[in-house]
Amino acid sequence: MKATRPRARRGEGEKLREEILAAAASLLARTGDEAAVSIRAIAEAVGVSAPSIYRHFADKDALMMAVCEQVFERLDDTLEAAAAGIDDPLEALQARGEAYVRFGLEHTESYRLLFMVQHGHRDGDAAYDLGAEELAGSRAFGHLREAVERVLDAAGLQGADRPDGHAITCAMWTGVHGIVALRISFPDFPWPDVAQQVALVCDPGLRRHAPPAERRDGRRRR
Amino acid sequence: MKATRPRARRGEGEKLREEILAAAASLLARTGDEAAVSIRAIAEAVGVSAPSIYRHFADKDALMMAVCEQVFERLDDTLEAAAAGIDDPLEALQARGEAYVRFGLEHTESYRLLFMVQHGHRDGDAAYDLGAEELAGSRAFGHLREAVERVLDAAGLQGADRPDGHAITCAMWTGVHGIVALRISFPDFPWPDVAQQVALVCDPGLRRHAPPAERRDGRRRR
DNA sequence: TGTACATCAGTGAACGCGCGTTCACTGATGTAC
DNA sequence: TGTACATCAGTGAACGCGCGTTCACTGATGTAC
Repeated sequence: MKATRPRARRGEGEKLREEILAAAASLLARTGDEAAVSIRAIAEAVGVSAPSIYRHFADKDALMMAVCEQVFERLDDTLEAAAAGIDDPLEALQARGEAYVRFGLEHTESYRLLFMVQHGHRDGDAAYDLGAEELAGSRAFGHLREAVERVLDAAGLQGADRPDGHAITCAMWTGVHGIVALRISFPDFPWPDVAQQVALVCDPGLRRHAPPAERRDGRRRR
Repeated sequence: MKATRPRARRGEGEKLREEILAAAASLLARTGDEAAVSIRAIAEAVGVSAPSIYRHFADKDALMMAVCEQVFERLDDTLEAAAAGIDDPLEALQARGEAYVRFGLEHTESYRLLFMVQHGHRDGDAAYDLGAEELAGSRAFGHLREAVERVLDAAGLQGADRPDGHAITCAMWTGVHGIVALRISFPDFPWPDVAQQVALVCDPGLRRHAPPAERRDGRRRR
């Protein structure tokens, strides 16, 4: 492999690590195919020889795991940005839901890598492992949970009336995931309008518990 | 490859085709890993040499496509059996939903193959292709749609009041898919009760349109 | 100010592997005459 | 009733490929004396 990339100065070896992660993400996006993201392909994209990768990542799984973490953080940032500045808790939750779906559809292959491959079944052979506890304890999941709790608070639900926040948070997640995941798997299927589908997921499951109120449509819908 | 399988008699060559499909399905279930289902592994499981596969399938994609079709039909059979004999349309729909989730969790790798890989993006390279039109026109989807329409009928919704059956059918599908798919990807996550999650998906989205009625719990719940 | 040296950031060549697939073949089985 | 022959169901060996990974190395860069 000819070096198309200038060698880093001493002490700046960590730069390559970032370049590798960026190249992996970009390959994922450009090719839309996880299989195309090989050590060799990444090395070539960076302009470096394949063995150089191993200076920064123990093996391929470690690399992919780092890519996952990066994508996951970007997802969280996106959702927080979408909800920022929206006072009404239910509207904020819906904004999160829509941003989630949009993120998935705009970063198909990253989303697939994050949420559509089996994580953590390291049965002997390898698997990049976005573990259950990392996930449940993640900032993104925590933010979603808080958003749900705020909706329950706003609805004045306390004590025995208050539904299980964790269960509702999970329902939200599986709801939007189903919308994204099937669209990714079957892009040509005659799907109905995204926004409408998201509203079905975010809305009634919670609205059911809230006092009947007029729909707040026509704002922040696209 | 030594032949551990007796050669079929003349005119009975089609038998091998069935054995290949069965072996592929069984490998998928036993290993829980799509990558383990290689032409060579299937051939060995059947007790036949690898090139023999090509007598019955044009290439690996054709084989996997046939496996998909087989799984899809079994899924449809399972859902129909689950709903059979239930008179109340909404209960029947819920029974379908629960059976769907159960099927997915019991046949993880088959389910993943069917619904969690990208179908029909044959961009040059290969892809076993459960196409959108096959899916939308499939018996399974048709059955689900009919079940939804029966619920709308029973609720007496006609004319402008009647919501879009296709959209609701899709919502049902994405709803249960989200539940199954995330559990498959993250088996160790602290998920809430399945039945409760399914009820959230099947119930309120439709119940919203129906006249308020007492919950019909306690039957056919597990 | 000069120089020996440790360290650091990489390289080039090669490894073994399992994969899908192709090719020319073999030998049993049924059929036509 | 016997036999030549076409057909059918397979086989064995080999192909080229790209993969992840390892190994011994190289040569620039900073540092200690």
